Amino acid sequence: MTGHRDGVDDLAALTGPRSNRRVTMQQVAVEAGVSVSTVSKVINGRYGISVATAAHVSGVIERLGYETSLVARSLRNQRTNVVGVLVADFEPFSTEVLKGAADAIRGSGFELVAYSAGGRVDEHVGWERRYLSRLMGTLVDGAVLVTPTVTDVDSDGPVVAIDPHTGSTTIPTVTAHNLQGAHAGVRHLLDLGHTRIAMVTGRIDLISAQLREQGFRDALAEAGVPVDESLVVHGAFEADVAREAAYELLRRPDRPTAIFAASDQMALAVLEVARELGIEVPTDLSLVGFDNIPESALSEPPLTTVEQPIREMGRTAVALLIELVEGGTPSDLHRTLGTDLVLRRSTRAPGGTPS
Amino acid sequence: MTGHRDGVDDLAALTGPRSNRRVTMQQVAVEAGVSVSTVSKVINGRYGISVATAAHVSGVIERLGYETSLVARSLRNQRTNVVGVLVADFEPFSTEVLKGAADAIRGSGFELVAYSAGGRVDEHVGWERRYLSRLMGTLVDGAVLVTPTVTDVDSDGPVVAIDPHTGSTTIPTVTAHNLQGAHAGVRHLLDLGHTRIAMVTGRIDLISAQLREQGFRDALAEAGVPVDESLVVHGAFEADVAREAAYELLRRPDRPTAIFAASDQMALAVLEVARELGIEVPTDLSLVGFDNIPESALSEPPLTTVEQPIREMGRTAVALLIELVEGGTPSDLHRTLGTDLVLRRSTRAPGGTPS
DNA sequence: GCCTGCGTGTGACCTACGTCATAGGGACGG
DNA sequence: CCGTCCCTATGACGTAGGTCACACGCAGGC
Repeated sequence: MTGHRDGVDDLAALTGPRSNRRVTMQQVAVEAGVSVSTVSKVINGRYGISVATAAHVSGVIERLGYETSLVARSLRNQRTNVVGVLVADFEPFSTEVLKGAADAIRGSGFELVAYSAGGRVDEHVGWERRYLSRLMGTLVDGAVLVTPTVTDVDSDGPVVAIDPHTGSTTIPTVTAHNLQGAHAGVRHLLDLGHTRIAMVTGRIDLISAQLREQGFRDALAEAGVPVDESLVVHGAFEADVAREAAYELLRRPDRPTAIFAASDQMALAVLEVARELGIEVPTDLSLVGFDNIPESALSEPPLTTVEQPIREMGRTAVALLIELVEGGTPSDLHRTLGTDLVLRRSTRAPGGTPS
Repeated sequence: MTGHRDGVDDLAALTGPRSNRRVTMQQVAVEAGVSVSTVSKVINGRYGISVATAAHVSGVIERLGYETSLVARSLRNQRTNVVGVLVADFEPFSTEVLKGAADAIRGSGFELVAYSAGGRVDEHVGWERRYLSRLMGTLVDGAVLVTPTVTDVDSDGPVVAIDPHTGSTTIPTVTAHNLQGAHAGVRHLLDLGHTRIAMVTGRIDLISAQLREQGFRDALAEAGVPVDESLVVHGAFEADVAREAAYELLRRPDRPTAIFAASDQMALAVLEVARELGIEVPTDLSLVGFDNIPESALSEPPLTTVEQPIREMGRTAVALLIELVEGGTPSDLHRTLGTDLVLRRSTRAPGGTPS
């Protein structure tokens, strides 16, 4: 006598006009002749359901092709089980991060979504903030930031920044070991016998750029080579600026025999300029970049560069983020990953063609 | 009686201990001294609110930093106002599509999220289906598919496929004009004076590959040049296979003076093989690709190729999708975008070095 | 031997999550 | 006394999970 009185009405309503609607838990319950709560418990594997009922309900779920509504679940749980990666734009770096993030998300019980600011970052400085406050706690449980300019973010939820170039260290971060990487790259040039080594630096306000420059200076100091300040030029992490810098360096009568660029993008710009000026790489000029973006393997000659484990950084960031979302208190909130020197064909001992 | 339904407690709970929770409409209402419905109406600009109250409520919203919960709204509206782009992996092609999609989403009132299958497409053929049924109607209102193998998708919601290589034409699509593009590429070679033109074709089961081959044949026919079937070889859209094909073509005594490859990736493979065999491009062999992927600008020599407006395709797909989500009935469900011949340095009139 | 009392296992009932639309009510002016 | 504005009350969207009712088995009292 208990439950089934009004079942007929319900059924009518459910199978009624709006037939192509999404299957709901309600419908499963009716079809299986149990209550909604029971279905819920079966789905979530809660205690208190007999094996028989569980099997039966599962069967109906399967048959009806029911999928739980993530929206409703989110509303109920205050948890979406989705984490976001926020990128300034889909360029090679962030793309690689995304791949790593996709690796890490698998089997974690979370979904991954990517948001892009669409390259219009400069228009509004606080774009990350606005994005975050809209998304966080409503569409995602946490976010990984892959943006050139991380201003402080006091968000509603966990946030992890990748290669957060600015100094704000209040939020968890994942970075490559910029200092050590630059050191290794310059050390390689020193080992080849170069002493007149120039550097094209990145954006001075970014910590990563500062560290790469520091690595350059450290390596020279260690080798007892004094730094010629006129050989340290500003490249701003931008191809155009780097081109200017390259012209300046390479047109000097006493031009350097080697150049270390703080990013591959800038190194490739230098390479172009060298070609324009008829300077052969590596015969007349050795060149080392930083990042190991895909393009650097395809240039002529292929670029020797310091590899950032970008994909691994993506993985690490997502892993860290999930830990935070789940309420864990990770021991290290700032993770630094090692770099690798990738030797290709843009470097050689100096003195190939005495100019 | 169960004792939990007294409003006083509720109010206390709201202003109570859990203070760092997300601001809700309820709280705004209390703070502004109005009802929840009023707040809702103000937010959605509904009729029936005096200017004064509207302003007041807006002020409170601003002050409290309230953001509407997209989750709750979605549950209520059966609409998430989010569209997804489903990619097999984040490679150059899909990345470019994503950029276009990001362009198109701006100002549309929708959010864009990207999902990646993480490159593990081959493991399960039906992955798109499963993804779609999970997402559609629960996280997104519609999806753009950027996948090599679109099997039929009978999804719960609108779906647009980009460059759907297979023949299933039941779902809306956005493609480049493969026929015309290939025609232009081959025509370019004919104009230069080539007559022994070979082609490396793509995967024969894919419509795009078929059309590119057809364009090749049409161009030759139009010029009155008979097709030497032994010069049409299978490349499968894969570098390895294309290499084999290139060897076969280029080791013949009567090798062609020009090759048209159905993709840049394959063209670059041909280029490598030519270099290995000591055949100079473009002096001894002209080469035309298809796609204009970033790498093709960096090869030595840079590749002349037929450019697909990938970004534009992304834009178009999202625009079409949104139209569908909003219930519109677009006139053309299949949109074809023009291609552009990008002239670089891999082509030249034949007869450079008489072999 | 029957009934009562208790424990345990099972599933139903009920409410809340935050938003929004519909219907309903009160005040004020004409 | 009626109409026009403004605003409020109510309840659904689909899910989750706490609380509660009920059935059944068993043991011991009468």
